[in-house]
Amino acid sequence: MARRSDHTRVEIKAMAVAAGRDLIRDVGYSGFSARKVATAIGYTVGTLYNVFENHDDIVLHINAVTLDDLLSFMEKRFGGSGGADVTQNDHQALKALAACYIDYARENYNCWSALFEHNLAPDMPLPDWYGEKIGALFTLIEARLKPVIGPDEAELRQTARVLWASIHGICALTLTNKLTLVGVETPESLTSSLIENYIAGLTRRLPDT
Amino acid sequence: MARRSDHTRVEIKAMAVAAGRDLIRDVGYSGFSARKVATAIGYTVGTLYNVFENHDDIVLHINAVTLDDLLSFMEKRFGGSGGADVTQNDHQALKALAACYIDYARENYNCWSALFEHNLAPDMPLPDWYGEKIGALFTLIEARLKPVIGPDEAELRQTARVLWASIHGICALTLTNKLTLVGVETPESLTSSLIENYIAGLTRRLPDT
DNA sequence: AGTCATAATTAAACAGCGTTCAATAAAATA
DNA sequence: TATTTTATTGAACGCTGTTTAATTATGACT
Repeated sequence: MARRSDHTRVEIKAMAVAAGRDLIRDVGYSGFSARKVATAIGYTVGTLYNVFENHDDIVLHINAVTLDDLLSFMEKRFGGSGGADVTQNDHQALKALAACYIDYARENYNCWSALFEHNLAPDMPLPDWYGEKIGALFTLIEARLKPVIGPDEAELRQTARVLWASIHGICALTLTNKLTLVGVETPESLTSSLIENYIAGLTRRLPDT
Repeated sequence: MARRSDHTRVEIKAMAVAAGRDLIRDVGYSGFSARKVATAIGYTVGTLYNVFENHDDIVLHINAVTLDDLLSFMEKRFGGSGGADVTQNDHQALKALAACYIDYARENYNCWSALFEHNLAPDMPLPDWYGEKIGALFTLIEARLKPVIGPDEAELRQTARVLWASIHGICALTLTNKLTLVGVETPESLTSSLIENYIAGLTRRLPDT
């Protein structure tokens, strides 16, 4: 039955990644399996292992597409030099950025959470091409942070990472119900408090704008 | 071979939880299985399913012990009214609290990360007794936060959650290499920046102490 | 066109997983 | 002692990731 030229290697890879992402979107990461992906694209699991290294490799490529999707989701709102709403002040702009991330996580919960449910073995470092996709997201954050805290590269780097990891922590623990929240607390209100005060602390020696 | 009175139900539960935690500590959550736990305590998997509801139930009870362990780890350093070092100022006290959490995560990486690698189905809420263990941790944070931001209950609640989720986010993304860090950035330096500035923002209308 | 090497694809196998269940053996009750 | 109750087991089911020998289609070479 071998149909060697039905699809090229890269076509199969692309089909598998697309089908795998659909699968995760529908049934979550825990319901994901290589066999289901293979069936979905009309091949068997052996073909998948001919094209991908292993299970981790498949998930990594699927998650990479999610990272791309997240980046374009955020660029759609914040891509221009001004951003979503140039009339708003710095705090509001950053809050909107956080809200955007939270929106994406909610609207694409299964794909977003697969980003973090999947972990390589601690000694296996993330491949460079994957790290670069994360870096691209941070570049967006840093661009938005620059008007607030100035052009210092090292400070931009660090601030973007502190802020974003914090926003992510709030988002992750909130959406997985691990923060024992009451009604009034939402990820948006918590990130608002974070940004309001963290940025105030950062700019405390500057005059209010 | 049934040995009905070798151990009581609760004894088996305790043995399974202890053995399961050892197992996770040694091989990580991904290497954990009910069969291995059963073998470790000299029973078969069927007995485990007689005593626990299902796989989630077992892991939840193991993670609960980890939460207890984490709480006592932090109480050992911060249990008293004063805390680790009463001579230090507020910022340093909170930084020490964050560093304590990071220490625990590093020293008990597999058990700590099982806390977050395991997730119930999104519609299944965490059991109350589990939420209460998380709540006990927040009570500790709130007690440490009270001298810094005052006694307002709602503000304490919210601030503790913002701060802790943020610290956790930094810790989690750092230890899983998802922050594309360079050498100078450590979870400690990132949480320092977070606390320094977030608390400065919170207390910006109060005189410096 | 016919042969041959190459590479794609498959089916089957392996060991392990969570989960269930009938059969068994031991304890508790009568 | 006879009977009921219950703890425990082993085997089964369908699933998983992964590997491998066998098959088959293709491209190249004569």
